[in-house]
Parts: sequence; C-alpha cells; structure tokens
Amino acid sequence: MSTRSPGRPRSEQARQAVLAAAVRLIEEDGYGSLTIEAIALRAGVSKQTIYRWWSGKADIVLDALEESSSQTATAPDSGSLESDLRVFLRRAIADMAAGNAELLGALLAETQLDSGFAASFRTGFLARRRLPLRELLIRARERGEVASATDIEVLGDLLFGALWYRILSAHAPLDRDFADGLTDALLRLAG
Amino acid sequence: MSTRSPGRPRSEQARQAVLAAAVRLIEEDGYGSLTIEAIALRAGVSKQTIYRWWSGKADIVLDALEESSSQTATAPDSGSLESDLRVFLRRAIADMAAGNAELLGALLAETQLDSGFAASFRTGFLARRRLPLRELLIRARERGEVASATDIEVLGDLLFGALWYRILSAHAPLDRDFADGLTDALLRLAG
Amino acid sequence: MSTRSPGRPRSEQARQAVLAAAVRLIEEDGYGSLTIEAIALRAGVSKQTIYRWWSGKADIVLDALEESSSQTATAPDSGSLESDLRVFLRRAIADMAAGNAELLGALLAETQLDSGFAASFRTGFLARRRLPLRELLIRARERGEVASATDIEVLGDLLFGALWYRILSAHAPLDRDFADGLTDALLRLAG
Amino acid sequence: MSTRSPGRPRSEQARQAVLAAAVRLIEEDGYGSLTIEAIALRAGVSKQTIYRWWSGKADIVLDALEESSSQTATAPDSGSLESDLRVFLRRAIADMAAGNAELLGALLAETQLDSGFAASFRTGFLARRRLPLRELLIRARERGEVASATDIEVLGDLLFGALWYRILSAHAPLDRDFADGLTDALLRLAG
DNA sequence: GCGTAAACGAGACGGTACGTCGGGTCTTTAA
DNA sequence: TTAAAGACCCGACGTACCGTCTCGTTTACGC
Repeated sequence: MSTRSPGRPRSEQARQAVLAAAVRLIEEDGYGSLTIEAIALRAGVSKQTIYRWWSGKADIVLDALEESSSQTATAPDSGSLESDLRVFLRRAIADMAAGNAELLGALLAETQLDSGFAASFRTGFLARRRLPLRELLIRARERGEVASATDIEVLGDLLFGALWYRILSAHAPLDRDFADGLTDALLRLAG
Repeated sequence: MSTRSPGRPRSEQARQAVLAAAVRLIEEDGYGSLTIEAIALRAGVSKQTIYRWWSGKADIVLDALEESSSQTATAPDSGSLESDLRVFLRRAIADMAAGNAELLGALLAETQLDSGFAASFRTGFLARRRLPLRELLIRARERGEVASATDIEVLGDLLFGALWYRILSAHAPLDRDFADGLTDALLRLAG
Repeated sequence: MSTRSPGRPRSEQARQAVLAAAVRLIEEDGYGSLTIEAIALRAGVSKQTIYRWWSGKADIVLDALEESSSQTATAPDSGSLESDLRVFLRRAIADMAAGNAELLGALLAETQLDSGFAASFRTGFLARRRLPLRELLIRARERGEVASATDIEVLGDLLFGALWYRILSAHAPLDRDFADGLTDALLRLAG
Repeated sequence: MSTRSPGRPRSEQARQAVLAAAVRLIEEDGYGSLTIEAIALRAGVSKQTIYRWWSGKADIVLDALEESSSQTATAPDSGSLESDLRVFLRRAIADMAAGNAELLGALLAETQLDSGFAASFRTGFLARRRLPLRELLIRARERGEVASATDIEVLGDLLFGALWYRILSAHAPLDRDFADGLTDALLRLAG
C-alpha cells in the first residue's frame, strides 16, 4: 500500500523548532514582545512555513502547551472526595507551575485581544480542564459526600478562579500548600 | 494668591474626548484592535497630545476606569459580617458589570503583555481593591465572626479569583445572584 | 547553470513607479513639498519598499536623473577645440533643459541640507560631469589650441558655474544660444 | 515729539539673540537640521516671538546676512575697468568667504524648496548684488574699455556663476587668488 | 499712578511626515 | 508539495517640528 501523498513531507524538525523557539522567546521577553518574525528567525524557519501550519501566535502557544501538558484530562476516582480533590488539585497546580504559567498567561491575554480565539479557548481549553472536576464532584454527590444543595458551578468558579488569579496577580506562589489550602476550602463548601 | 503656572493650560475637553473615544472603540472592536491613532482620530485630538499625558493604551484605559468607577474604596462597617460582605460584593460586582467588564479585560490582557504595567497594576489597582475586604474581615475576626485559623488571604484569592474568572471565561453573568452566592460561600468558609 | 539567488526578486515595476512618481510630484509641487509618503502613495508602493532601496528623497532623484540623463559621459573628439566645445555644451544644456532642471535644483538644495549627500554628490555627480570637459581641453592644449598658461580648472568653474547659476536664478533660459555664447567666451579665454 | 505707539516695544535683545542663535546652529549642524524650535530654545525666546517678526527660517537667515554683510551695494568707480573689477570681486569674495558661505548656501537651498521665496530672492538679493557689476561695466563701455559687442549679461552669469559654483561644489577655496583669476578672465572677455 | 496695549516667556494644541517594525502574502530556487 | 529566502503592500508605532493658541507677566505710553 503505502500511498503517502506526493511531494515533500512536512518537516517534524521544523515543527519542534517553532514550538521550542516560541516558548523560549516568551520566557525571555514575555508574550507581549513575541513576534512571528522572531520565532521564524530563532527556529531557522521561514515565515511561510509558520503560516502554513498555524494561524497565529496564540495557536503556536496553544500547540506548545498541549505538547508539554501532561494528562489532567482524566479525573481521579479513589472513592473518597477528599483524596480525589487533593490529587486533582495537586496535579493541576503542578501542571501550571512547571514552566507553563507564562504560556497560560499568554493565552489569557489573547482571550481579551481576539474574540474569535476567546470563544474557542473557552469552550475548548477552559471547559475541558473543568470537566474532570465536575465529574469528580458529581460522583461524590451520588455517594452523599456533597450536599445536594451545593452549586457545583460556583465551586468550579471559586477553584479555577483562584488558580488563574494567582497567575494574574502573581502575589503568591502556585505550590502544594496552596493546592491543599484550596482542597480544604472546597471540602468545607461542598459539605 | 493662586498664581497658576504660565503657558496654555491642559485641555480638559481633550482629556475627556480621549477617554470617551477609547471606551467606545473598545466596545466596538475590542481592546486587541485598539490603536492610539484611532483614538486620536475619534477624539479629534493629535497623537502628541495623547503621548503627552498617557504612556500608552493601558494607561488610558486605567484612567477611564478610575473615572467611571464609583467608590469601592471604603469598606462597609455595619457590625455584621454577613451584611458587610453582601454590600461589598454587590457593590464590587455592580461596578464590574456596568460597562467596565471590557475595560477590566483589557487591563487583564495588558498585564500579560507588559511586565512593567503588570507590576504597577498588581500593587496599585488589584491591591487597592483587595484592601477593603481585608479590613472588613479583620474587624469581623475581632468580633469573633471569623475563626482565627482562617487564612484571610486565601479567602481573598477565592473571592477575587471567582470575579476575574467570570470576566475571563464569560460563561455566566456577573449579577446579584452571583454576588449573593459568593457571600454565602465566603460566610461558610470564614466561620 | 544560471542559479539566481532564492527569494522573490526585486520588482522592476515598483522601481520605475517610484522614480516616475517622484519626478511627477516634483513637477507638480516642487522638491520642497515632496514627501516619501506621497511618493509611496502615488507609486502604489509601500514606504518600506522605498526605504529598502533608497536612502532618502535625494537618492531617488539622483536615480531618476541617471535614468533619464543621456550620455554626457564621453567627450567629443573631432580634432577641433571649437567643435568639441560646442558639441559638449549643446549636449550638456540639452540634458539639463529637458525636464531635468527641476531635478538638478532639487539635488542642489539637498547639497546644502545634507553634508553627507553633499560630499558624495560633489565627488560623484559633479566631478563626473566635469571630467569630459577637462579631457577635451587637455587634448586641445596638446594640439596648441589652448595657451599653456590657461588655468583649466578656472575655465571649468566659469562654465559650470554659469550653467548652475541659470538654474538657480532662472533669469534667462537654458537654450542653444546660451550654449553658443558660452562656447565663444570659452574659446576666447582658452586662446 | 516722540509719540511712539503704545504697548511694550520690540525687544532688540531678543532680535539679536534669534539671529545669533540661527547662525550658530547653522554652523554647528547645517541648515538642513535647523529648526525654529531649536532657535527659540538657544536664543531663550518663545516661538511666538519668532513668528511675530519673521516668516520662517529663510527669512531669519536673510536678516542675519543683511546684518553681517558689509556694503557690496555700491560699485567702485576709479576710472579703470581693471581696478574697478578687481576691487569689486575682492570685496564680493571677502564678503562671501567670511562666515557667510554657509548662510548663502542655506538661501540657495531655500530657493529650490520654496518657490515664493525663490522669486523674491532672485529679484531682490541676487539682482541687487548684480547691479553694481552692471553699472561698472556700462561705465567702462562708455570709456571704450569694453567692446560694444560684448554681452554684459553673459559676463554676469559667468562671474556670479563661478562664485556660487564654488560655494556649491566646495572643491576649491574662495580666496583672493580666485578673485584675481576671475578678474583676469573677465578683462579678457570684455575686451 | 493707573489703565490700556503690545510684546514677552511658557507651553499645550491639532497636524503632517518621519523612519521603523511587524503583519500576512507572494514569488522565486532548491530539496 | 514543502521548505528557506526574501521582496511586497499595508497599518501602526512613537517622535520631531510645524504654525497656532492661550495663559500669566512685563514694559511701555497716554490719560
């Protein structure tokens, strides 16, 4: 069989170089001064190659993030709300803290700059990360660990809000203590 | 007496026109496509006049916000935590909701684009808005309405995080119900 | 074979459009009100393209002039001083008179405005046009048609001075009569 | 008597300061980078004061020139063409050479930039300086020292052309030797 | 001396053009 | 067909000066 399409195949090397260049440039100067031209130069790639595969800076950052982000996609299911919550939050914070806080901030900015991107980011990125928490809480409610009157959505707002707020305000670190503090608060609110 | 400095005085009319133009342009096309030139054109003002008084787009937005923002500066002091919290939150949300959510989003974006602005925004704008809540909670703790073990800073993160998160994710409205939901949650955590 | 360098080649069409636009704008409003932006607009070309290939307005005018200027570069060599001088002067004046007087005036102005340009203009443009006259006179001296005591450089000053002075003062036309009058004067001085 | 008009009289000090500042700035950076604002700053004078009395940069330079220029206005009349010519030329060149070559160059440039100024400059400045030579030559013709066939205007073009050309091309100095060389040439052409 | 009046410094104003940067597209040669 | 190279049009940047304006202040004259 084989039958790959004809012509020169896409260069995986170029793809990696672009993502790596973007990440490094953001670390150096911040997302605000990131330019496609600088990425192309640093990656040793032509601008055209970038525009062939990505729609803009935000798209590259998104791609880089999916690449480095480990799986927060599946909710833990230990049978205990406290354990599930603690694991979920530690994992989420570890994920953000690594070197990704800068990248998340970049996407946060883009959300306010490009309403098209904002829409897809909200229904895609944000909602996807919120889903496991929701599942976890629903299972806990079925076990009776969460009061039926509790508004699960407000819980989500409080939790993710606190996470993003730390990225935004940077007034305190995103560490394990913060994860556990949030876990305690959530348990209290859920009861 | 009096003796003002010589030279033509600053035009208050130009100042107002710039702020108004910026706000209207953001409402029309979003902060991402806001340009100094467009502001100048719309306001019937020269670019130089803008650069004479403001350092950039973010500075203008900040100024516009202070102008329209009513006083959230002073904490209510009714003697009851619940009442204070409710008043404070309703006021804060009313302030954000008006037409200011867009402007706040713009500042949020700028925070990620310009680290210099970010610093002054955090220690200025954000911290200033956080202060009344802090005072209010400390008074309540002295009255015994807040458990001494409660971490007041985490409470702040949760509350303001939730507010900003709604602006960011726009998945639900910033209304009085949300204010009251947050009040209930906070009371529960404080106790 | 062949192997030209990669990348999009320079647009000859853009180049011509720029030169033509500059010439027409000078004819319309004079060099004083010529702007790079107007040239770009009229030529349907971006400013960047202009700055990529020319260093400024004067450089463009110089280029346009070389383009339109026929060859005054080679000295006539008929064996007779009178004939050589007459041909040289008629040619030089025809060259200036065409539509180039405006352009020459522009370069004249630039000489006084930009000392860097002045230097290259003197050693390049001016000196190059002076050379054929010098050769022609030296040949004539060898034939005994020019007195050995005659200062060839002063002759050059007188001749080119008169030409430029007419451009500058515009009090009388640059025509064939003037060319012949100068020829007669020069012959008299040379003898 | 007296009866001057009421109101504060014009400050002679300000006038001198402006002219001096303009001259010094031209010497330092050339006419091309001369600005009204720089003159005002250097002279310790407000822009308004400059615009009240002069119409622009060229007008100031013209004023400064008339100030420093000694009287070339009257033709010498010794009874001998050679003597008259020599005196006239030495005087003219001394006048130009002093520190005025820069200023003359500036006016030369302005001529090409502003057609309104050009007209008044030609009929005023240039023609006025040409007049004494014309008178001197006419007197000599009446004495029989100039051939009646000689075209006095072409003589003027050659002489003033050579002077201006040295300013323009700066390839040789404006000194007494040059004045005497021109005198000899003119005598030869006149005979 | 006191009011009128012009000139003065300071400096903000609406503009125009500057020269640069980056965006996204297009056109070439090479793999 | 993809890639690197690099020229293209376009729009905005932040700056420099333009010539005008509006202030508070100063300096003359005529009443």
